[in-house]
Amino acid sequence: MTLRTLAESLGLSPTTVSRALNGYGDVAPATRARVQAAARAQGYAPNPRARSLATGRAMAIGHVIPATSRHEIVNPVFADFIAGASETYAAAGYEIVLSVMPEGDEAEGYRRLARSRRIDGLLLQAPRPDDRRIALLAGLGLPYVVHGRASQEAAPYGWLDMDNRRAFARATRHLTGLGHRRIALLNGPAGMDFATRRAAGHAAALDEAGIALDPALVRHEPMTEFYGYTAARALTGLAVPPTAYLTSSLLIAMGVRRAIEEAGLRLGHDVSLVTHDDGLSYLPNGAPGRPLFTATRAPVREMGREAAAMLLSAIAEPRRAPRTRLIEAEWVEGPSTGAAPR
Amino acid sequence: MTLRTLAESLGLSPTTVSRALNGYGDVAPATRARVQAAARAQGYAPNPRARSLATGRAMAIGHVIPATSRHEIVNPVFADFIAGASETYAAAGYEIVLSVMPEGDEAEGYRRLARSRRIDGLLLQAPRPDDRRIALLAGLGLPYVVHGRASQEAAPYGWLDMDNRRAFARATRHLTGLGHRRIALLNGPAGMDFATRRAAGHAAALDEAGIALDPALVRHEPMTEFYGYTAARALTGLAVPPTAYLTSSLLIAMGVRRAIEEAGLRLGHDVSLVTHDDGLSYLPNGAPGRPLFTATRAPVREMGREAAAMLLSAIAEPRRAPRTRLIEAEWVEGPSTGAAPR
DNA sequence: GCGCGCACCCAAACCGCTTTGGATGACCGG
DNA sequence: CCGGTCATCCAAAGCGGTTTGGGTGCGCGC
Repeated sequence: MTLRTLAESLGLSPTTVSRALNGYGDVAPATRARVQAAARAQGYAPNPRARSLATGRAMAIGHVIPATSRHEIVNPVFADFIAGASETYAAAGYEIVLSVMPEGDEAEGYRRLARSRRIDGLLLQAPRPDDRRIALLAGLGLPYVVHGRASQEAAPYGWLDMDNRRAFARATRHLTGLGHRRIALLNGPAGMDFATRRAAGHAAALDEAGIALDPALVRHEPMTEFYGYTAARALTGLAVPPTAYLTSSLLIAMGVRRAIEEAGLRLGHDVSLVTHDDGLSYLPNGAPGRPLFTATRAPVREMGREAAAMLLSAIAEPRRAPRTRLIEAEWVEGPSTGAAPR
Repeated sequence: MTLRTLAESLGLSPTTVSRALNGYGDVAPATRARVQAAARAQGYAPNPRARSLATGRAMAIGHVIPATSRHEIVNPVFADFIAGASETYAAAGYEIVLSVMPEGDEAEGYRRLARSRRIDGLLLQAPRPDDRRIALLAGLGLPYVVHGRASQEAAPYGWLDMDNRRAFARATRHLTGLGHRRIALLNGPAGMDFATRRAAGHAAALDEAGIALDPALVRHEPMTEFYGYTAARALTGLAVPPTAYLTSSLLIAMGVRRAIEEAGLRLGHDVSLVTHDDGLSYLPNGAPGRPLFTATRAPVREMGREAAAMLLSAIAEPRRAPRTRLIEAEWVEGPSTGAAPR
């Protein structure tokens, strides 16, 4: 079933059928109706490959899975972010193409991706502070939006990020306000931009409160429950253990809670905990209206929707200055925080 | 940079350049070398849209994200499965196209997907026992492989699944062997095929041991930590509480452990727990060699690799009978199980 | 009655690649 | 010297759409 066969069955030219289907004005209403009816009846759908060869638009967005070596951790945020983004794409008729970027020659990989014309735009995730992909992409002429930021990148580029620094400063301030002075930070991997910003927010708020930062209380690691558990266990054993914890993910927080309770301490009384919550669908912070942890919250899925919309508009207006969007984290008061013990 | 311009710059015809680049035999070795060098030097990459229009192969595989209404849970297994699959695809030069399937007219959605010729094959996930998508796809002429099975589908189709029934029977048998007679099953959503099979395995092993199944001890819900916690808490409050738990995911298990410990009981002594572990990269069962829970384990990422390979071979040999592959879960002995208290 | 504008429709070129079916010479055996 | 074989190369016809640049016929104003 091609445009040509459809046209023949109607006694029309392919041109007219194409124009009828694509909403051009120079087709008689009656003809258009007839064409649409026939298309539906015969189950005609234009071949997107042919169409995009002709139009030059691929109607697809690339999402890059960063070079996952065989045993590396897949970003758990990925699924919900994509689910959100795809809502936006689907509404606009775009598909998602996932590209796995091989480890070594990233630059060449992105260059190939851009040349291939398989996609109209690119969404980058999990940037590092000195991420070189951004400068690279800027020169490639392929619209893109970054989920997160690369702090050391000076040139303007489009991004959507949560205000990590402010969220963690606020969380820290909340804890110092409750009288806590030894506040541990169990952060994500050191190389990630978001982790850097969270650490900065934490440090700034401590400084504000006149508290010296104890490097022994700050950890950077991939965010698993086990990490939270082992770190909290080790910290609990210190001569002067922390009275409060700040964690970069719910999984870490769950591990901390386990260690705390195992040590016979009560969360929210003996020890306080504030976590960041990405709002992942399969990892809720308790139940709606009944949170388990006091948390800063910025739903990743919604950010996916937003980032996708930004990208689509960047594709529609290529010469606009790149937009940026800073999301404020929501504050969720839960039962895991309380006045510092004395 | 098109094939034509490259050919002109070399004083050759597009035909010859194409054949040189694609490894045909009727090109002089010297010519081929010259063409390859020029292609590299000028950064030529064939336009995949044009290529696939000409060849009829899209060099892309479709993965369908099941109709996520706005707040539904995104399958957490998704990310690791795709990461595994994409390793296989990338090695064979295939891309992944994600399609979000709208809720209502699934049939029409799959039909459109097949007609669109945007993909060469389809990978289906999370089937239900009576999943109608399979019969639908069988008639569509698009190669596909199912991750999981649809128990009520009689016609042959390609699938790769873990032996859910056997794994849960084994886990249950392990517990009855330890003297447990009240074994709760905290399963995934009732509508899922895997959950049905797990429940069947559990029931069969109980029957074997001459234990009557108590329906009050079996729950089906989306697999979150909170579900594990609330369910275990409720069960612990029963007049005759269960002495052992079987859970369908690590998140549920973590919730159960919390409830257990909160009740002042010790896991592995007062109460036993066996969980299934999908081997998700960001949700490890403890550390390597140091598991937290006794578990049945079947790494989803590896299954993604396998399923992708099966699909590629189904695409390569369309008239072969569909292959199936049943994965045996590994048994991991952890500290969460022990003899039943008496 | 004529020229013009308008509403419709279409032929043909094109997007960038693959593939079929030769064409062209060089070389070789008889 | 000639037909046949072999190694190379290429023109042209698709693949299935979109788009440019006209046609054609009709109604209308003057």
